[in-house]
Amino acid sequence: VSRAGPQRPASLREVAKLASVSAGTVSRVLNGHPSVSRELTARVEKAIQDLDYRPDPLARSLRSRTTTTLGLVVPDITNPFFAELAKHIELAAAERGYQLLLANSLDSPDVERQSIENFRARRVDGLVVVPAGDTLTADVGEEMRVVVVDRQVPGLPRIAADHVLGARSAVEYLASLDHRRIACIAGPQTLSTGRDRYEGYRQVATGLLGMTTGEQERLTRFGAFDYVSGRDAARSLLTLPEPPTAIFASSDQQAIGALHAAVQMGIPVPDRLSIVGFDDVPLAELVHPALTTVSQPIKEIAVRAVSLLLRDDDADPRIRLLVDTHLVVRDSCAPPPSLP
Amino acid sequence: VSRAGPQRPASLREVAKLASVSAGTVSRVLNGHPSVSRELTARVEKAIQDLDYRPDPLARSLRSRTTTTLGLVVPDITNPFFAELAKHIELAAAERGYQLLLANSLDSPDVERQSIENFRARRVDGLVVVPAGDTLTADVGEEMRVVVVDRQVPGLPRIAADHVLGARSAVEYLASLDHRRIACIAGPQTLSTGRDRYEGYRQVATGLLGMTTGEQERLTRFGAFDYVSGRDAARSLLTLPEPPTAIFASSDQQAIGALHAAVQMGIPVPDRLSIVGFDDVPLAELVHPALTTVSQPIKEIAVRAVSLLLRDDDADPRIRLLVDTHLVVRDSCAPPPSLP
DNA sequence: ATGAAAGCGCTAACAT
DNA sequence: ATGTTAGCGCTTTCAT
Repeated sequence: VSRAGPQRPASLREVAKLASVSAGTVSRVLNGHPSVSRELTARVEKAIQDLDYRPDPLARSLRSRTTTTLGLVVPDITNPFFAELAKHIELAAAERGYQLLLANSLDSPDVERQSIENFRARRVDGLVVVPAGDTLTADVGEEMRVVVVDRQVPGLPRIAADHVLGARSAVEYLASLDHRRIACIAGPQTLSTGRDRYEGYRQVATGLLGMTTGEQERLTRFGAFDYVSGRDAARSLLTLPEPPTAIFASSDQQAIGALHAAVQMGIPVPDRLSIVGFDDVPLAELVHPALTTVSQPIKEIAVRAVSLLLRDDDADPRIRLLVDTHLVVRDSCAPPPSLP
Repeated sequence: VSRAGPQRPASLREVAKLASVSAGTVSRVLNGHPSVSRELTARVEKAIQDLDYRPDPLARSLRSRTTTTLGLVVPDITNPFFAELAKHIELAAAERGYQLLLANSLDSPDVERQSIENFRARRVDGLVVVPAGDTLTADVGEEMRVVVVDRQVPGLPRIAADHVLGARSAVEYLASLDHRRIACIAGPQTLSTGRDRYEGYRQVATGLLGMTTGEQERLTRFGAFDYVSGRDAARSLLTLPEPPTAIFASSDQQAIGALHAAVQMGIPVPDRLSIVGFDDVPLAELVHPALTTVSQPIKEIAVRAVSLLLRDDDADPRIRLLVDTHLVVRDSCAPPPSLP
C-alpha cells in the first residue's frame, strides 16, 4: 500500500502515540537525555523515521528559551573585511546547527542599538558585534552572550587581531630594508583599530628608528581608512622638503590611494617609494605593484568568536583573545633609493 | 516613589490586568485590530507604557505562524555583488520590521538545500535566494514566499537586471566608437547570467556589426567570471593574427584580468584596446584606467525583491521583474587605433 | 526510567 | 466591541 508523504508535518504527540510512549519520553530522546531505556529509544526513533518527524524550532525555543541562533551586527556588510567575517561566522555557526541573523549598523550607534535589542527580543543565544562606536549603548541583558570583534569596547570580551603588533611588523619590515624616513598614514583615532595601528608605528619609530617625536609628527597624517584619505595624505607627505622613502598606511584602501598618488606624481613604486598596507583585502594583490600588507586571520577570528559564544563550559575562559597577524610580502616595497 | 525597571519583562496578561481588560483586547490593540474602542485602546496603551511591555516575538510566531523574518541564501557573501545585495535587502527588511537570516551556499546545491530547509523549519515568511545551480533542489513548501535573484530558475519568480540588454548596451557602445572587431569574454554557460550576457553580445555582433557566426566564434572565449579567466582569455585573443580592437568582458573581474594581460603585453588601454566590463564593482573605478562597465541597480533589485515577498496584496502581481542596467562610461574605451 | 500535568506568551475562534 | 476559551508544539517539573 503506497501512501503519499504527510501533508502537515508530524507532531511530537503523533510520534509519541505511534511509539506508544508519552510525549515526555519523545522529548527526552530528541534531546539525548540519558535516562531512556534502549528499548524505548529504539521505538521512538523508528516512529520519528516513519513519520519523517522534524521538531518545530519555534515551539522548542518558546519553551526552552534558547534559539540556536546567533546575531551579527556589522557597520556595513559591503566592507570586504566584514563580509569575510560574516561568511566564516555563518559557516562556523552552521556547522554547529546554529543560524545567523545579520544586521548593518551603518556606523550609527542608534541603528546598532535597535538591532541588538531586536536580537535580544528574539532571544538569540549569542551576539557578535563590530561596534559602531567606542561604546555599546544597547542593553545587552544577561541571557545573551556577547563578543566584540575587531574594534574594542571597554568591559566586553573582544576577539581581534593584535593591531599594535601587526603595525610594528610592517614598520620593522620597512626598517629592515634600510628605510629611515618612514611616514605613517594613520586612521581615525576614535577607533581602537586606528589608535592601535598608529601606536605600533610610534613604537618602532621611537625605538628601532630613533625618530624624535617631532620627526614622527612631521611624517604622520590622520584621516579616514579610505582611498581618498590615503591619496591626499600621500600627496601631502610627498611634497615635503624631505619626503619619506616609505609609507606605512593603516589600511589597504589608504595604501592604494597613496600608490595612485605617487604614480600620478611620477614617483615609481617601489623604486623611489615603498608602501605597506593593512588588512590584505582581495584588491591588495590586484593592484600594480601588488601591495605588501598586514594580513588579519579573519577566519580564525570568526571561529574563535563563535567558540566563545557557544561553549557551555565556562570552566576555561582562557581562549586567546588576540590573534596573530602576518605580513604578506608582495611587490610594493624595496630598499630606499640612492643608498650612500 | 522611585522604582527600578522590571527585572522580568512584563507579559501581555500583566498588561491586561493593569488595564482591566482581557488578554484578547490587549492582543487586538497590539495588532491594530479595528474593533477596539478609543477608551480601551488608550488604557491598554498606557499600561504598555507603564510596564515597558514588549511582546515576545517567539510566542507570537508560534501562535500566528509568521515570524517577521526573511531568509537570504547567497553563494558567497564575500562576493561584492552579493554583499551589496544583502545589505540592501537587510535594510529594506529592517525598515518594515523584518529581520534577516543569512546563509552561504558556497555554490553547493546540497548546502543550499539544507539552508533553505532550515529556513523553512524556522518559518521565515519569505526567502530570497541566489541559486547555486540551474534549479532549486530544496522543497520550498507552500507557506514561504520565494523570490530568486540574479540567476534564473525555471518556475520561480525572479528579479534581476536585464543582462541581455545590459550586454547589448556595452557592445553597442563599443560599436558607436567605430570598433568592428569586438571580442567577447563569456562567462559560464551553466549560469543564466553567463548565457544572457553572451546572448547580448551575439545579438549586436550579428545585427549591428554584421559579423558572421564564424567571426564571432573566433573572437569569443569562455571561462569563469574571475580574474584569471579574463586574463587568460585576453592573452589568447590578443595573440590572434587579427586581434580585436575591443573586448566585452562578462564581468568586471574578467575585464580587469584582461586589462592586466594587455598591459603586460605592451598593449596600452584604451589607446590600442578598449575594454568594457559588467557589474560595476567598487574596484572598477579604482583600476587604471578606470573601467567602463555595465552597472546593475543592486539596490533596486533588493528593494523589489523585498516588496515582492512582503506585499500581502496579491492583487497586483505586475511588479516589474527585470530592472534596467546602465552603462557607466569611464576611461577604458576609446576609438580604435589607425582608422583608415 | 517513565508518565501525567502544567505551562512558555501569545493569537484566534467563538461567544455575547 | 469585548471577554472567554483553546490551543500553537514543545520541555520540564513532579510524581511514581
